[in-house]
Amino acid sequence: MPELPEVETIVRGLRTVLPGHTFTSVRLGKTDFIEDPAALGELLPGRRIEGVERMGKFIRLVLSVGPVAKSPERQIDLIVHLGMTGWLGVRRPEDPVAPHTHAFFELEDGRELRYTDIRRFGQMLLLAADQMGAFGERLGKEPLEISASEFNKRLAGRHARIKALLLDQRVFRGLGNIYADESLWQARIHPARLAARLNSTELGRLRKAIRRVLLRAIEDRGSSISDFVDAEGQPGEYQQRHRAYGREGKPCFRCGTKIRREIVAGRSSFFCPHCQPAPRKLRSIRRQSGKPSEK
DNA sequence: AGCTCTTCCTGAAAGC
DNA sequence: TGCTTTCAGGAAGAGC
Repeated sequence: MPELPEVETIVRGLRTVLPGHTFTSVRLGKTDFIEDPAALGELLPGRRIEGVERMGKFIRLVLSVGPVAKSPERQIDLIVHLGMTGWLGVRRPEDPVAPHTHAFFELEDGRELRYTDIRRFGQMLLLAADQMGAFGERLGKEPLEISASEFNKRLAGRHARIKALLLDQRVFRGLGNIYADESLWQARIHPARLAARLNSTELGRLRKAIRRVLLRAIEDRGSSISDFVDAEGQPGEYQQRHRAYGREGKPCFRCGTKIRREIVAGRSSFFCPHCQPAPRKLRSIRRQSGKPSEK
């Protein structure tokens, strides 16, 4: 599932091949993940790709103004979210078309930008310049750019579980289930801890863990889970470094205790029950209800 | 405010 | 073996 490192990997790949090229036409398959499918064909042809940016898990293609048939003066960007199984990359027309490829954006040099998405949990939309501000404001800060004080401020007084807040794109943009779990393992914080109960040492550890995990994952070109491949079609390597995610029943790399999987914030959460002790309340609730503490 | 449940979708894995 | 059911999950919305 593409999270910040996977999206960054795709973006870096696209950045080497897209800028300077111009859309000539658009062909679409299924369109239920596209906000306004007709607008793509009307507004994209004739526009040049000026840049490729990442906003959290969103990919942003910054496009030129005119000369286009429709709305030449409007600056419009193409925004793509890869959802669970999305992929965006450039291919030649004669290259085999992967199943579930639903959008083809033809370029002036004959190549085409293709969007493939098995489950279609992705999103695609056009954003005019005057809508970008509002769009960005709905997202939290980039976790790689946030200062320690901003980080703490965003979590201070929040009585939600830290895992839920890490996944909430309005708090920080770009983290998903894998990197939330990896960061919490690294910081030795249980996913069900309430953010408001984390002390400043733990908050500091968490921010640094998130940075370390994301930077390392970007170096490794992401985690190849659910068939993730980069814009060139190459898998990432970071899944080999996972310390918590997907390791249920396997020994913790720090202490050897078996990694446990529980649902926290509605998501599968992997953690070490020894290194990441459960919050007190949770432990006592569990005792009262007579749930076995070990599987 | 925050939690849980549901919906979207497909393919892999588990169950029978 | 082969068919059927369950599950996974990013995000948003409903209801509590």
